[in-house]
Amino acid sequence: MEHNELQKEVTDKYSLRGRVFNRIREDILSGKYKQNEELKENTIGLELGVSRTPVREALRQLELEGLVNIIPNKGAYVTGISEKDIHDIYVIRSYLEGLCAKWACENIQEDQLQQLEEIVYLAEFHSMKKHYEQIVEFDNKFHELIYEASGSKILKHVLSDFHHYVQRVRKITLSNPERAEKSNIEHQAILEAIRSRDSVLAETLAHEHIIKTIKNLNDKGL
Amino acid sequence: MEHNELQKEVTDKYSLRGRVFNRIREDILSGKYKQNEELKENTIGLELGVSRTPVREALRQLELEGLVNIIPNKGAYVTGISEKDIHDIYVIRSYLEGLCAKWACENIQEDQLQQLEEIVYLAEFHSMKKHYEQIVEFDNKFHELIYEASGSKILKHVLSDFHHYVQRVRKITLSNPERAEKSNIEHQAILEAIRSRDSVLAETLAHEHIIKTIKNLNDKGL
DNA sequence: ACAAGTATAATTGTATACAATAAAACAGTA
DNA sequence: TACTGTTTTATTGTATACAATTATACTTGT
Repeated sequence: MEHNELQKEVTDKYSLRGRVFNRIREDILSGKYKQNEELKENTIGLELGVSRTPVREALRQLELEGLVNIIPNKGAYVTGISEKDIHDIYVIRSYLEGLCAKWACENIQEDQLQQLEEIVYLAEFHSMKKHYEQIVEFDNKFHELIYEASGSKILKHVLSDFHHYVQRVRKITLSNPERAEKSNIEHQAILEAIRSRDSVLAETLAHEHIIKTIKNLNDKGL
Repeated sequence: MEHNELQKEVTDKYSLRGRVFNRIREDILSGKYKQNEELKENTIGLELGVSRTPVREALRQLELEGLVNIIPNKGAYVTGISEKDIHDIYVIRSYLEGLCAKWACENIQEDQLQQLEEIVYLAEFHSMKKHYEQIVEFDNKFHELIYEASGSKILKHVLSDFHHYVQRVRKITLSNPERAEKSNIEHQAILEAIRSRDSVLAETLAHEHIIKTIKNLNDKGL
């Protein structure tokens, strides 16, 4: 699938630097590294069996992602994500996903519509079967495909970033069977709105889709 | 002023890496490096009298900023900004600046309000005197301060990024005397809305402020 | 025992060396 | 000439060495 290049875009998967980057990010997001923990280049390098160089580069990139805070000549410290940050991201996303759906109405291609349909269909299947891994995966695909269909490199970029950022939380959300089911119904509705090029409706639905996700998060005390 | 740390946040100003980073970014944004131009680590290093290491790190960071595209084992290429990208950024900002103003209503501190007032007042002065450098500077300060006042690290981060990104274009916009004047009047109105904690009005005004900027850009054929 | 100052160690910043990969130049063949 | 395979060169990727800076440990004097 074309849009999977988005994953790669973040950073090269096969270079040492890329692997270190993804690893450290995963470890921060999964909570292995705690807030304010110092990330020493040497230690991480030894742990992963690489030299300091790729570790350094990875840390510098993570700084730009906002996951670590680098104090010159001192070190790299885990910034972490507060609950408020997560909430903020969802609110921001609620606006931007709306805009994205609107733009998608104007730019989406026929084959992309078909891909979306396929995704919704398969997601429905996995939702019934409670295949949680796949549910998250197809949720990813749905959103990333709409980012792509917006025809805006910039919007795609910023939304993808946020999407990754809250990956961890999304796994929790979608492990709620009712929410997964409802989410998919909402996807379907968004798809239909885009297909019929109803940009006002598409924007509203996409916006509300995220708002509902926030509500779901709040209910779970997140 | 407190909020000036935002500038620093991007990357360390005094390390070689930081200086190289800022330099290359400036050169891309100013158009010295053209679209798709290859940025060779050695060449740049020689030019700036530093080794490849800081150059590499700077390039990797610029990749995350979206200004260069790094193809593994090949090189770093200038991404540049298309006119569509600029337009997209302004549209995105129109939403997020609205949200930001809304949040600022709920979180702004008294001293921040006073700083804003000061900024608007001085901007008015420079606007009359046609001090274009300062006009841009105070426009920056106004927006960055509201980002800060939103109380959202995330929103501040993303808006600051965009703000930097379109720096070059903003200089053009604000060199139009009428626009600079109107812009400042709009700032004043936004400030008043925030002061009276009218979040609906603040959001609308901030949103429209950016929309008007877009219109001004379009009129100038950008 | 405590504080200040100094030496020591640990860590980051930068430069350089070497390895791996990709691009270019070149030669030979049809 | 056009094409293909090989050699050479250029460039990036990674590791290591050294310099600069910061943190830690250890005196020494009171």
